[in-house]
Amino acid sequence: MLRMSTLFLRTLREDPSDAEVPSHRLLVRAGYVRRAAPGGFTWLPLGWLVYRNVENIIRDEMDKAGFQEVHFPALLPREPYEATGRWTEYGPNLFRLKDRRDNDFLLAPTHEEMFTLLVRDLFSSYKDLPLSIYQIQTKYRDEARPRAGLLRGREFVMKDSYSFDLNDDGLRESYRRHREAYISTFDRLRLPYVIVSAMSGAMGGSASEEFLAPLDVGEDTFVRCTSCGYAANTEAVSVAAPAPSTATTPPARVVDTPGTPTIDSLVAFLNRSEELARPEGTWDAADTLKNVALMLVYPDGTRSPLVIGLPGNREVDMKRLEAQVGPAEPMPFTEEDFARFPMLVKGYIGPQMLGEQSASQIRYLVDPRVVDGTSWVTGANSAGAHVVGLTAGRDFTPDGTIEAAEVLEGDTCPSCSAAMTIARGIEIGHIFQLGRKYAEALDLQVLDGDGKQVTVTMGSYGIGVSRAVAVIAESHHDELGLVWPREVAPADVHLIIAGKEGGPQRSAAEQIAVELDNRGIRVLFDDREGVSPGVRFKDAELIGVPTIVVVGRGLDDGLIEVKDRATGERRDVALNEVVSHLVDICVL
RNA sequence: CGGGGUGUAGCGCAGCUUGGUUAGCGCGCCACGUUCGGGACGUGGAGGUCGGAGGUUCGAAUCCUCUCACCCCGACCA
Repeated sequence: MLRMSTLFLRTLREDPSDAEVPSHRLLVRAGYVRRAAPGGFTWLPLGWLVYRNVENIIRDEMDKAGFQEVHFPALLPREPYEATGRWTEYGPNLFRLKDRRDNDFLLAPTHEEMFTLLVRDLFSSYKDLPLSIYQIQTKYRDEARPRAGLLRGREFVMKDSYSFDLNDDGLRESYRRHREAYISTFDRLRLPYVIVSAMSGAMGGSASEEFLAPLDVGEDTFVRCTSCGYAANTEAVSVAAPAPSTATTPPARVVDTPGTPTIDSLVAFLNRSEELARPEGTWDAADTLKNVALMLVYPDGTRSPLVIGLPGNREVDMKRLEAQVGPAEPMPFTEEDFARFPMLVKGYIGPQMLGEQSASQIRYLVDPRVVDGTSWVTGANSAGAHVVGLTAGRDFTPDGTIEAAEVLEGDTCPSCSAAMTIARGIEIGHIFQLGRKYAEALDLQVLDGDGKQVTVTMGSYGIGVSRAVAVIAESHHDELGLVWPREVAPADVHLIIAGKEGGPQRSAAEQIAVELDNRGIRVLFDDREGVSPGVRFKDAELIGVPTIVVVGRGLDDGLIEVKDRATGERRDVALNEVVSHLVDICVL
């Protein structure tokens, strides 16, 4: 039983000024967490109870699925991460530090290397596989900008699992089992989620899906098809490319277009020009081919220019681009870059002189919509001039295509051609088929039945544990406070005394509290003295325990009020029945 | 990384423009009394390196420089 008279808790009457998102605001105000460092939080008793409930549900589902728990240090040496290339590829988000002897260490963001090495140390036969092991561990990422409280910290707790299989079929099966375990975990946690196709990003590997909680505060954007169920992170969306056209287009010609360095100004110019008027209607931004110059910066510091051609009505989506060019980081072209590559005329870049085979040798990739036979208005590589009718395949040949154009609401679904919708979400789980990247780099092999060495294939599977607490809060609250699902709530019953001090309410409440406690019901008992009923009600609503029990004026008639925090529904229950009534409610 | 904003008691804020008693208010906290079903009331208290460092000045919360932290926006278009 938790007695509020002695509980280490202080609720705040006002919102903390630095908290923006509801989960952060309410978790601080209701006394669950306190900020302790940039991107780091202290769990107070109530918060830690919720955290442990969440952790235990995750652990329970992992164990049920037959995965085994281990525990690694968070502080790790550089060498294994050097061997897989992640020491450099992970970039500035990796927490690096040195010990007193000047040796490099890191605070692990994930543990692929260590799990791989551990299995290599202990196992060497196909008979040992398949194997799935996991840990629940504090992870570190040196986020440029921690924000939104627990949702994106620099220190957070993650459950990460790794599967080890002899072949691709085994990997698919391990992946499927993790996917099932994640579904039952998130269902039990009462977390809303959408499973979307994802990019594997810095982890490497092939197939990968994310579990996204669809919330506006999320920092991921995903699309969903309105008809076929296709869902994908925008980073992973592949554009439905039209079929190449073989129709003959008019020859390309250069026209003077003074003062048209932007797509808007160009389109306006085209529509003012009588000479360029089109029988089929007005010019649109989608008729233009926009060429965006970017500088790719590789982890080793080398830089190489890249020009991306895409329909003028779309912007380059930097997140999508990063997912394509990683580990290189794309940077916008600076004035110095333009000075260094004088053939790129800012505002008038055209594909005629681009491509690795061209004089400029600048790599030129286009959006998949720019297929052979499509005709464009685009830059003429000279200030104040554009080319009309420049046709892909005939007048220019890009080095390839790239998925970097922004995805727009209503874009066609790549699997069924219906329209797609866009929403925001926050990643609560991610499952990957890693393949052999880590096993190869760290030489994890086993003997197969024929006595041959075979490289093991791996999967990796993560759940943000501390983030899950925040996401549950984010999706389970109202204007009065938190509304915990019972599975993760810090208590089942919040028991309030609402009567005259020294009246019969206190002893009745005391008795109910003890009986509930004896029946195994988790009770948060507001036994504070000298606290007005209003404060007790407000605190109960803020703290968000699912069932609120009020011992108050009804006691004279032998009645106790039982209130559901989520629905607000209240009913009076006879004093001698209230305990068994509550047991019925609370035992799931 | 860039732009903007904010740092004054546990929380929310005023004071700063125009330097000058002992730095204020509300909430919370402590004591006593009253009150007791919706963040009660009275009286009396405790609590501050004014984010930090340096400077200007007879004198700095206030002016200047640097720095740290937090919040928001942008990460970008040709």
